[in-house]
Amino acid sequence: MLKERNLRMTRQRQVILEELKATDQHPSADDLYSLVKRKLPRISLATVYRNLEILTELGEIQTIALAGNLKRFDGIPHNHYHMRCMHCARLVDAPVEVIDSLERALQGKTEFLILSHKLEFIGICPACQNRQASEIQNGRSSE
Amino acid sequence: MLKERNLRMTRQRQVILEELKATDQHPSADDLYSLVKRKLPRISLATVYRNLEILTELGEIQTIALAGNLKRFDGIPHNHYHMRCMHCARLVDAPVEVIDSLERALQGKTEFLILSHKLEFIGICPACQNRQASEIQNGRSSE
DNA sequence: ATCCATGCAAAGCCTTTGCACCCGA
DNA sequence: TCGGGTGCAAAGGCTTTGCATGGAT
Repeated sequence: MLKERNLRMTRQRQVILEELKATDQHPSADDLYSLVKRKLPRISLATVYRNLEILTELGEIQTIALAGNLKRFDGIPHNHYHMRCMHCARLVDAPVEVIDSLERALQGKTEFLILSHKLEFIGICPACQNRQASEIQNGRSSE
Repeated sequence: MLKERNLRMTRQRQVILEELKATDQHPSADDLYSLVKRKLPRISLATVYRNLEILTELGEIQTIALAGNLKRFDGIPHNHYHMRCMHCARLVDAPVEVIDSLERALQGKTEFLILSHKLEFIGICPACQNRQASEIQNGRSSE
């Protein structure tokens, strides 16, 4: 897989991939930089970015660029859906299967050739729900 | 609507809103800056950004920040889906209704309180399909 | 008259790139 | 050895912010 493209498995590339596969936290490039730096203190952020791009091209990982500003990265390379907390921006996998029939709904209705789709649910995570609830209890209407 | 929030309807705000409502092209902030500048040559890009944010908060428009890098803006404030061309990044409205049942699929499966969802189809627009076809005809396998 | 909004420029944030050195195959 | 990969720093693209002035109500 690396060979075909004349790519090498460097220590940096390996650790980045391992860290990303080992978490379900969908870290940003900078988060990952911090994680990897614990094992490779001299790695640079540019290397993290370069490898995230290459690994995405190889299909080893997935780059997520939905509603948030920062890109997030996902060690699971196949399509799946996410849920994002509108308060704290936490991103987690959605516990539902991918619905291929969504793409069929467009058949015959568009000249576009549809190849895939991305679905993101927006809501409030458990922690932020609790925070809201206790704030209301304490008389603070919001904030 | 503006009054409640102590906001004023300036000429800039008005023209930005009009231009965005008048197009279905989902312009970026910079696209919109060019459009608006034809009517208000002295407007600044910062004003465009500030107003796009305010108009989004007011629910007059919609900010789209899915798979692409740049944000795009949409004069239609209610939820609807988009199709994005993976080659030229063109963004168009998808000719399907919003499927509320998608959110129900998560009921009982997550602690998240789901409030909305965003769905984006990825594919190849008619123009890029034609371009690809004629390139193959001309012997160029790609690019 | 008040104070929100603007224009301008500078700063910010995330990401990419140029370059010389390094190291995996 | 060879050419892809790295670290560093600088540049880049998009967006936000500080500040003095302008203008809507």
